[in-house]
Amino acid sequence: MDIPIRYDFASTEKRIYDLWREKRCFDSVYDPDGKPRSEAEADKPHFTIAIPPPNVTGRLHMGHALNNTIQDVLTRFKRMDGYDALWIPGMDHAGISTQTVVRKHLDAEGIDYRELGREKFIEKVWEWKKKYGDFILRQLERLGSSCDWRRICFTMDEGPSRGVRTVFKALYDRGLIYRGKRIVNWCPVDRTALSDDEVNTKDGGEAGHLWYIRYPLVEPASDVTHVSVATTRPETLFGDVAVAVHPEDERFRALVGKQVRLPLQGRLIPIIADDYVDRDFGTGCLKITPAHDANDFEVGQRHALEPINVMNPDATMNDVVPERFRGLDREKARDEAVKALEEEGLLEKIEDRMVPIGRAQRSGAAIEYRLSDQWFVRMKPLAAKALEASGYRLDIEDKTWKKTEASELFFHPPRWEKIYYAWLTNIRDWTISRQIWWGHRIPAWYHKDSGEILVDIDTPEAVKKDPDSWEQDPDVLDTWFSSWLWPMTTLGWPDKSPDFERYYPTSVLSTSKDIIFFWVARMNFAGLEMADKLPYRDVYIHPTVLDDRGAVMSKSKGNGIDPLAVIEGATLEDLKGPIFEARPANMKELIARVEKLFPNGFEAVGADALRFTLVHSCSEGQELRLSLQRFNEIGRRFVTKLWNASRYVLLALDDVPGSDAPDRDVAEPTVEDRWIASRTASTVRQVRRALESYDFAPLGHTLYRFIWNDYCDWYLELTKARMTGDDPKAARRAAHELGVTLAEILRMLHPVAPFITEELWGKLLEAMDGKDLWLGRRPQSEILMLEAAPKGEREPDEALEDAFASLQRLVGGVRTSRAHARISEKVRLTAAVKPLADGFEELFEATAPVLSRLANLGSLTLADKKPAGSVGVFDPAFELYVALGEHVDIEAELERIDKEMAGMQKKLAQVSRKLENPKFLAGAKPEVVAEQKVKYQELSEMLEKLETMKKDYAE
RNA sequence: GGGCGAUUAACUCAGUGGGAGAGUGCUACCUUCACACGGUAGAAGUCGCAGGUUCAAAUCCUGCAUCGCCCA
Repeated sequence: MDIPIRYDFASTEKRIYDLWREKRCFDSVYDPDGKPRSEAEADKPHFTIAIPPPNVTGRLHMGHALNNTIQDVLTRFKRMDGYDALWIPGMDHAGISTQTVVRKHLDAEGIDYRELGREKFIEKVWEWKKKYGDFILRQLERLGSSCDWRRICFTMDEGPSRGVRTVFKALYDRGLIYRGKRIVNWCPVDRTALSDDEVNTKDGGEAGHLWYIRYPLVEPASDVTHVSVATTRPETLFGDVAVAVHPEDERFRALVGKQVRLPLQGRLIPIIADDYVDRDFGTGCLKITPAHDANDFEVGQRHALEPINVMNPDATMNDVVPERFRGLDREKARDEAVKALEEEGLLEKIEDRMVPIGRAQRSGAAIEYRLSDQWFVRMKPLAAKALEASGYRLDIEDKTWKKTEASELFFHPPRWEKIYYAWLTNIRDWTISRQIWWGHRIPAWYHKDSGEILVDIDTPEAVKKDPDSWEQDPDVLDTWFSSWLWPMTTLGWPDKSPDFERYYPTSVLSTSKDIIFFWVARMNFAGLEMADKLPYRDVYIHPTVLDDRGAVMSKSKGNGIDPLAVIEGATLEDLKGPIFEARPANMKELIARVEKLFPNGFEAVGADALRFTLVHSCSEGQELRLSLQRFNEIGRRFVTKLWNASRYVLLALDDVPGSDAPDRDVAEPTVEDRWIASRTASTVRQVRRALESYDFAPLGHTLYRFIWNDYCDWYLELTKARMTGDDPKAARRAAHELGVTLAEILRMLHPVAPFITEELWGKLLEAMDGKDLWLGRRPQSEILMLEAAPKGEREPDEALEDAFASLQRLVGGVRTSRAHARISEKVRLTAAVKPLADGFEELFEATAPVLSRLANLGSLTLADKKPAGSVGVFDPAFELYVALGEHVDIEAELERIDKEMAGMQKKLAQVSRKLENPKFLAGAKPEVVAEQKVKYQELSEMLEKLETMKKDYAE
């Protein structure tokens, strides 16, 4: 067998991915026309995942790598486990984000996108989409994603676009979509409305001020000449329509109904009473600015006060304000207004204060509240359906939702359901119109004269007949208005497609906690409303990827790790790139760190190492800390170990007598053969359990331990004697067991590390076939990806595993004694064993030769008592005597024994305390009491033996 | 203000009621024939703090502290 000493993942991964593609391994059983590729497979249950579509804004980051690895692990496992597995790939047009990125790009070229015009601009965005979409596809392929590429989908494709219009029309007809003049969150940078979920407020607020402003009474009384209003936003006073006080506030009761003169502008406004006012805030008098504050808007409506908008869409002051302030940015206008108030003696005082400031998630700009015509989705009825699907029922008496029945939806980990529930029960209507160009145009047409509104899936006949009188809404829909249909539109909905009939609802959604509201909840709404079914049963929420210091990885911090840098390697310059781009405050420090840690850049580790590291680190917590080193420490080491061990097995198989040998029989399995078979069976069960419960870190740990510790450290070593010995039957038995165990390893590991396992699979089949070593256990498939997963139907032999552990301790005992005496591993020693545990002698006799080899012993025999000149190792199952002769350092040995005895005495004391406690004997489970008694026995015996040995030395 | 999570060895993290674990790092020895991206052995922890429940608490409950995230 020709097998390189180093695994060349770069070329292997490419070749293997092409092989899979060529053999159509990614395709689901049913093609999009609804025909199964074979009758034999037609009855397979389906397992379907719709990929959370990455934004075409940019390339995939480590969070995507994690999420897609998880989806691929699940998909590959289910495919191997007999399911018709379908993982649908796709991308999201990401309205505002993409428009912003492209706009900035044009800005840099000196092109004003508004001058370019809508159509030309959209063309530019499509160019961008092509470029980055292709980049993302390449990244997904490099990860090893087993997506069904025939079904690749983009949210702006014709099908999904028709889906968007279909839902819009349906919800409009059902009264669940309406248009209205409301206060919305307004991003002055992108000049569009935003939904509440796209606005973030920093915990504790941001540093600001509270200005106290005097509003003079039109008819001053002798004791009262003005009211004082406290505000964080003095520049909006031009839009004030009233001053409000609390109706029960004695201080101001007499003033209600009177008028004040609006500072800087002179307009007269009334003092009104409204219980929205918080008496303890500021002065207890509140300026009411309905066009610039959502709460004020409601107050204004209650008092029939017409809102006055004082700003342009870019948050500069409009012509409503006095000339001095017109055209000023709101920040400048604020400074100017404060200055002017001061000049007029109307500014009472200024207090420093932390102010809650909403910021647009995308642009980071402080949100303005703007009164405008927008489209909304009425969310309460939709949320009610989702709550019901989760087993909640509305309690008529106290009007709260209570969980009374089993849910049809399962979050993993389950705690996320609470977050989901909290959002559903505090839901507000969803602003879906966006004043941008990139996205799905709202399918509503307005009559220019009558104002009549027509909503339809396609251009209405009336509009076609008389196009000059009609105008389509210029706005587009929120990106999530198409994403919420994703599990449906990817399967061909709104058509009654074969895909939709077969694969909807999908099986699992794997996503990040950040979009439980944005996306998960809304997909549930759309699924229930339009298809009467939740779009999936399980929702897996993966941890958030953080850098090694615990900060969220982000472009603006320059602390992200590029998955491709891990897979394909990166130069020092590559690694510095993102930091220079971000220019964070601690840039120098970060650069110095990278230079110190990676003076020669980062050496590529390949996709399998990336994937294995991610899975191995993906525990149930909310966070997953990563550093470049982690990929070396975990993934790269593991992949290399697997390669080397497999390489050894494959090369060793070459030397085994084949089926054409004169004596082609096979010896019976030995103790160690039965042991590794049992360990394999245990591992298969643990692996399946971990996958079924979305416990990815335990999955990684189980595989790591089994492959590294059981298979490589012990089993390979244990079989070497037979493999190099002169008994062909024994060699063929060992070779068989090595091969079938490796095959099981490859099957179990394949979903996590698909490339290297596929590569080794081909070589293993060749080697085992060549020597006719499968003995009836030959795999079914030449391609590992299509092989059946281990089912876990074989029972582990726990008694054997326990007994075998005592043999491992025996070998360890020799090695430790040797190390204590500072005797080189090359020196062959003599040892003897006195069996204690039941069945140990038998086990020992069967394995003594292989154990001798592991411990490098010239002789390992049975003995009744400790021979002179030997050190004793005491174990519940045996006594071991290692002959060390003059090598024993008696002083050191006595010291060591004392230390060991001290530890044992401490434990013995703990056990005694329990056994002497009548409450323990009465209260604890019988098996626990028995266990403690055994422990007591063992400890006291070993202490006695150590004491005796000490005396021996003393003599 | 409400909620969620974290706090265990130098670092990163497992461990949900009965003898404190892994990987990395560290120390010593070893280029023996799959692997120095390795092997063998070893040192290393009042399990954040304070109460409580229990025969028994890293594990369950309460409070506090620190850090992170979400919602208002």
